[in-house]
Amino acid sequence: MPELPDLEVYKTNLFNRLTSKRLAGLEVYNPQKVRAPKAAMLEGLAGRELLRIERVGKELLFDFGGNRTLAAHLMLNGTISIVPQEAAGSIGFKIFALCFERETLVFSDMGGLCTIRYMPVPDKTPDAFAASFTLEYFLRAAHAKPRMNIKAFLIDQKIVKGIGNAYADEILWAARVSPHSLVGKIPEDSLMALHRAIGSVLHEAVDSIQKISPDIITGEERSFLKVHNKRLKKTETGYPITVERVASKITYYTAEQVAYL
Amino acid sequence: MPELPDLEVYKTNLFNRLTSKRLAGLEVYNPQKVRAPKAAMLEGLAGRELLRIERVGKELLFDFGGNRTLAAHLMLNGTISIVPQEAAGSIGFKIFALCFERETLVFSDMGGLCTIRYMPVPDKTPDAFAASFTLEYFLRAAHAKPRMNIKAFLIDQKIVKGIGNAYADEILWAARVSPHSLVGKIPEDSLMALHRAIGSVLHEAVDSIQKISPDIITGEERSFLKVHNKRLKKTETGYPITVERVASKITYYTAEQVAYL
DNA sequence: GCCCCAAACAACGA
DNA sequence: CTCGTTGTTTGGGG
Repeated sequence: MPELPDLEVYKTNLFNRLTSKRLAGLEVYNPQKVRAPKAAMLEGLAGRELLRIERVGKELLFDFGGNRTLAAHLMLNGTISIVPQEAAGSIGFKIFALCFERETLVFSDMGGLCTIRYMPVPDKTPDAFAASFTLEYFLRAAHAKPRMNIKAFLIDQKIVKGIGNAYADEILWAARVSPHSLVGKIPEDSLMALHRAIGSVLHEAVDSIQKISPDIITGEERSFLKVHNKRLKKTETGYPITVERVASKITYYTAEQVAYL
Repeated sequence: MPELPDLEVYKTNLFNRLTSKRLAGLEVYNPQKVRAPKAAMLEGLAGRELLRIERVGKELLFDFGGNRTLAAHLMLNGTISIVPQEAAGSIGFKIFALCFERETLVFSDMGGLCTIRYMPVPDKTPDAFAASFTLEYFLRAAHAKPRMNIKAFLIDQKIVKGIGNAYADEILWAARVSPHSLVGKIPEDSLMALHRAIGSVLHEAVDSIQKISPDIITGEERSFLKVHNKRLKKTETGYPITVERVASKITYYTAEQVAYL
């Protein structure tokens, strides 16, 4: 559910609450979803302090130094909680917990899809906020996939990491490109507009979330979205919003967006 | 172009004209399409007599004994000719020739798609005329591909060998199954009707071709087809014939055929 | 709404 | 109208 901007805000909020805390222990509730043996993690992490939290795509990376990193992906419904030791029991559908001296960071998920990895191997596909996600990269990637649907392209985590279904719609609307468009048919200036929109839409979303839900560490804040928003009937520019499956995803768009086919 | 029934008739006609002839030599005109070194073929085949001709799927197999077999696939436009030695030069777009003492068997193809293989490795998928193509096999194969389009299924040479675009339409019409149907939605009795139609349509086609074009060794005889026939406006049962792309193939069918979707 | 895999499907060239 | 290969899409399960 959360996409890049939500996770970006979680990241700083979690770090503010957990910075420099030392790890006392950890719990694996769903070994299927935690892709590492508990013993190895304990061995590597116990007694170490949390140095940084990073976000890469839709994962949060908890860095304990010296390549000891835990990666958490919330998938559709994953939830993060910080609770006092004793309260951890009251949380249902737990997947994994990191027990710091005073508080416990719990990952839970009714759907049971949330995953935890230990010492994930980084890969080279750029995050939408990474310096390496340049216009040149984006144009080259587009050139390589001429007949891919543009929405599928934006959401493809092997092309850019971090964009999900909701923000893809926001970006397409901001660039006035129809979600039905084929990548290879989109003129260069619209591709440039899309690349710009990826940056601006996501950064503005981070600002909005910080303003509206300054302490958020789980769930999503989408009240401010301009098209992918079921409470809206029209965009701010007065166009009625169409809701329809495109590229097998629920998609919100308007007639303002030009289809390149 | 030719499908199983045409090839079945070529087989006996070619054999009647070439039986027991001894191979004097061979010519490779298009090495790209003849997937074996000329030297190896000459070495293996020269001086040997043609023992049998078989058909497997859409290939003709020329058997010279002791595993020395040549397989010819005509693809879309391949042509077979038997000409006197001296006349071979007058044939255009030649791919390959087998030179017997008195006459030469020439494979040619304007499109350049026709292929020749030497000592082909047999595989286990049954020919439509093979004893192993049982009802049980057919039902099991259907069960394994529940969401495949039925026309794509019938044409798939990894399921049954020998059925092409035209006869698929004839078979579907004979069984009164719409080409739009999904394999998994077709009731068992219609699957049985299809299996029966495969046998009856193809065997009757062999008879028709033998009657209409008794000496045929190349090209196709399709004047008798009951639906996949552009000279017809209606089937013999009086239904207008629709022509439309289905499963990305030109398809002839009527409203008599029920769609299981 | 997510990601992975497998199967189906479409496009192209030979 | 044929076959293979490659890339893209779709559907199911976790």
